[in-house]
Amino acid sequence: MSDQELKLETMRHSASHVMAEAVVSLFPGARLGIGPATSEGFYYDFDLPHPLTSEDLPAVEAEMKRIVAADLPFVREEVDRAQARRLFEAQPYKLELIDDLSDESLSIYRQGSLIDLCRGPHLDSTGQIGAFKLLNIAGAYWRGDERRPMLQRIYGTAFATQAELDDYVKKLAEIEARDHRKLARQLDLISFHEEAGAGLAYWHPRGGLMRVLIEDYWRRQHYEGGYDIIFTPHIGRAHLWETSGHLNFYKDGMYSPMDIDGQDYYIKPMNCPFHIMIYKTRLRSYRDLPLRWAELGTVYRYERSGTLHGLLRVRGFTQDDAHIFCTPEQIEEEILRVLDFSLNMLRGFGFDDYKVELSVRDPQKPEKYAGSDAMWGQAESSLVKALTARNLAYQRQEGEAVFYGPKIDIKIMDALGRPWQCSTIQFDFNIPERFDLTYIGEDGRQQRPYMVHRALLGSLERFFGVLVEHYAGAFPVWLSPVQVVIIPISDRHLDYARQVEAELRSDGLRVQVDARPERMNLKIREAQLQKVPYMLVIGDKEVTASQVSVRLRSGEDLGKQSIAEFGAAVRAAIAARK
RNA sequence: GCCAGCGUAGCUCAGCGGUAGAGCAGCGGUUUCGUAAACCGCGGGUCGGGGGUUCGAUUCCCUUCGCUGGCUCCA
Repeated sequence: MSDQELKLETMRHSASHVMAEAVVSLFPGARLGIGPATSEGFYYDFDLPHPLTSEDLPAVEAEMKRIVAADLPFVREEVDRAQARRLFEAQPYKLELIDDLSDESLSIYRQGSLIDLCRGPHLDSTGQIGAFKLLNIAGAYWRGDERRPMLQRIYGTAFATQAELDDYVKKLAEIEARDHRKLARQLDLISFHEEAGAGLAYWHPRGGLMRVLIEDYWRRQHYEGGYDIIFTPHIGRAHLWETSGHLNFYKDGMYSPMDIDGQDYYIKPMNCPFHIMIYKTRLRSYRDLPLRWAELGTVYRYERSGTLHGLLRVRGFTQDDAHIFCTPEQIEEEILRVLDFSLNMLRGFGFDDYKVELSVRDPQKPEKYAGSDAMWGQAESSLVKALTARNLAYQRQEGEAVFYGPKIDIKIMDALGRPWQCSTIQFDFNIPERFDLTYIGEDGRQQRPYMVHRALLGSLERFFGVLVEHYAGAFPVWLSPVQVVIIPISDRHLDYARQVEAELRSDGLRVQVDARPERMNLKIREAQLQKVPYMLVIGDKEVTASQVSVRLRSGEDLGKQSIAEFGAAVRAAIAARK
């Protein structure tokens, strides 16, 4: 952490203490949870007799301003456990924290009327807190545990200067303006329906067209990348899910079974067991491997109602799934290949900035994991080698691997610098074992293949939501549902407009003529709001010159061009995936 | 699932005990117009669903569904 970051974090942490003092003075009897700084600001958790609403925030903020203006010093003291227990005797959550700390001497901070158990550091005094603002309130379980009491959390943020705070507030407004839930409605892409069920997305014609474009690109890339594309059913017998283990370790994510001829069938939450079925249709030789099988597989998972969020968290979604079956000797090359393939795919959609995480097992608890030490060792080293070979910075996360294998997660960074988890490349040491997958090796004996599970876009729904937010709805030309809107100034320009339309259509462009008896200004405005990349204004001058006037959605006026010239420019932009 | 808030016309929102309103959109006209909203008129809502309190509920209470912000979890 840089000095500057530490300073900011310290200030935010101090601000959270000031907020605690303000809340305690406004709501006597408040019990304090914890109040740390976060990457964006700070929060404090309270157990209050009174349920907080956003209407309480101005009063808290005003009280905080008073405390800041009073410039109260933050005073650090060291106390022993007994003293600490006495000081916080009315604060059960603090007592629990004290009991969990092993140190004999504990630090406390005082400022004004507040005493808090806290490691620090803090500012010298409340007056050093810069510009701050309370943002929202939310429920939060004590220590993140849903079996513990639900506390009330107030989120806020603070910056050294008012200008920085203003920028941050502006950024929040920008995030809101890009919200895919709002844009998906405005651009007529996607809807959800209360009467039809929560967390289930409906793709409208324009959204559907974009999805087709995404899928077509995806399929082409996969065939070029050495994958085969398969299709599997949506439901499978209980027996399958018992074998795969899903009925043991993933039951909470699965929907109740349906009865078909006296047998339980489950709708699939994952595609892997189905791909396995295909693998097992014949004896596989080492000569057949690697097999790379991809599927746009639609799965359904139970997600708790409170976690649903537009397209980013739904109950039914299509994964761009694939399973790679290979020999241990092939694994390094396969990992490198899938890593390159992923990054290339993401770049195709305009994502050039990534955050990579390598999740490995907890070395202390080898018994928690499926697969042998040797397999984990080889898997991990092949992942590391691939990352190193491509010079990718990554964060190693000890103990974050799933029980069945280590993995690489790639988070794409959007235009606002927010990370989104989409791609994941996971080893699976569990399923091949459970389904007794084999191939005949060079030695003529049965061997166990390695299996790698990977999704690049993650789910089409989430990826689409991320695309909307990344581009704020102004998609690259190749993805824009309507690429060109032709705007005749008056009815007498319609014939020529139709001619331009036909010509551009024959070039494969998605073109529409706005033939309504409306004014040009209105048509421009609406095309602009629909984020159409090109607007062609056609009046007397254009008809006479056999040209078109090109306006971009940026507002830029490119002036007059010939139809051929314009068509070529658009085709070039499409080819460059701009 | 849990805590808090919110569900009023297609959208954005006002009204909050006496039976519903605006702007935009839609529809019908008039206007044929040079780079982000022409003008006039009309229709449109069992005020999310169910139950209760009340002479009377969009307004108060309960319940249910959905949404929002979080917690938890993940593609």
